[in-house]
Amino acid sequence: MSNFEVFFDYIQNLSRKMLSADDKQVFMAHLKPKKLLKRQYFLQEGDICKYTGFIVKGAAKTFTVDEKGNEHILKLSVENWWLADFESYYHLTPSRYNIAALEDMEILQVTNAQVEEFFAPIPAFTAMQEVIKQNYAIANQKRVHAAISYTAEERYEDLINNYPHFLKRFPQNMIASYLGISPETLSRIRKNTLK
Amino acid sequence: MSNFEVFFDYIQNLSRKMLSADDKQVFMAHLKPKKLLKRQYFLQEGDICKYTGFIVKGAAKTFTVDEKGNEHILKLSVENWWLADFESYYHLTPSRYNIAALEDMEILQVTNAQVEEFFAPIPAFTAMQEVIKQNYAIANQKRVHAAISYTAEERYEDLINNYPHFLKRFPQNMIASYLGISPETLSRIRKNTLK
DNA sequence: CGTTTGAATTGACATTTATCAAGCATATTT
DNA sequence: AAATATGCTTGATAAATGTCAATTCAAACG
Repeated sequence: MSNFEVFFDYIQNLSRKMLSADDKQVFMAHLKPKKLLKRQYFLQEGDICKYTGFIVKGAAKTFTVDEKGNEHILKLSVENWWLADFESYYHLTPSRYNIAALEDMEILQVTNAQVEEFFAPIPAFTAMQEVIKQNYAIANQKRVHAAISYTAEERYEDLINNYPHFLKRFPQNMIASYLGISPETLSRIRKNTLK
Repeated sequence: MSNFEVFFDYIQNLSRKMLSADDKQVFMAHLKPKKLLKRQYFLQEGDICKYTGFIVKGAAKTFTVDEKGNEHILKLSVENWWLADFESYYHLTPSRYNIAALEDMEILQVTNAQVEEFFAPIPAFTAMQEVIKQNYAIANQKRVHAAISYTAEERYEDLINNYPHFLKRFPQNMIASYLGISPETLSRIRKNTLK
């Protein structure tokens, strides 16, 4: 399956509106296939996120580095998600976050100006956009709830239930950062829950 | 200014599309003015959130109660926001949260079925909906970032900067719950930062 | 094939935050 | 006005989590 076929499938899964052959041409004309190497940056803190990229293959982290040099992973993104800092992308403000590839990646990249001009008129696309905004809002709401209500151990169990594939795919120290705890604490939690 | 005028102002602030006189009639026909007394529940954990309400006056909390009886406040909602659990409202699944009035409230209430049937065709309304989903997603993203990266004290300072009016309006123990810390810890943080 | 690098684990200890209990002030109810 | 509930503060202590350092292990690399 080609990159674009993956994308068309994705969009049809999230939206009831059908994509016409013309619509597909529009996407193929403006979505630019791009490769990112492991460790390559998609976005640097302070820059405006002018591009968004549909992830066909690979994974990335959205993160900050604090004054002590510690990394905090806000988001882990995998196939069939979008690579972007929504805040910067929609508000056109400098981003607080970095985005970097964790594996070699293939994405379909487009600028927000192109989206507005060429994709906005496509009903299936706007419907998809609404769904992803909605789902992202809900996912973050759940994560806020977990953060203010759960212990570190409960948040880890939550992750096991909701994103089990993350555990197989990403090293433990990244999972710890994503959960907002130190790698040592996560290691000890795992040791305890084995029993 | 009448309840509806407040609402029309709100919608025109968030959307470029103009509301016609007919549009306004549609809203007035289906948005039902309702009063909630302080402590009254708008939504109970386990119920499906079939209604949403535009807050004309008053404030509410969205919260859970854990097995120890501790309350965790996920969200504090005030004028010109919507009263609802988005997750339950959009997915039609039982809600994990309770929503209760913190003050006597006036809201404009509507069912999601009515929204779909009568409001969805109004461009200014759908544009507004996109904006609020987007803003809610971004606000929650920021809160997740704060939760995983900041200490309790830093989260409190963050709140002072971003929602100073919350501090005047809500008691300190609710603020603490919203920040995910105990009331005693917040009291001590305030004592220390006075210096 | 050996070397190097990064991740995970473990122990000792420090720090942050929670918990429990008491006292005080203030608001609310009757 | 008295009685009651509620919120805030403070101290003593406990529990959770972080930090630092050392070690092991395995993957990655030349």
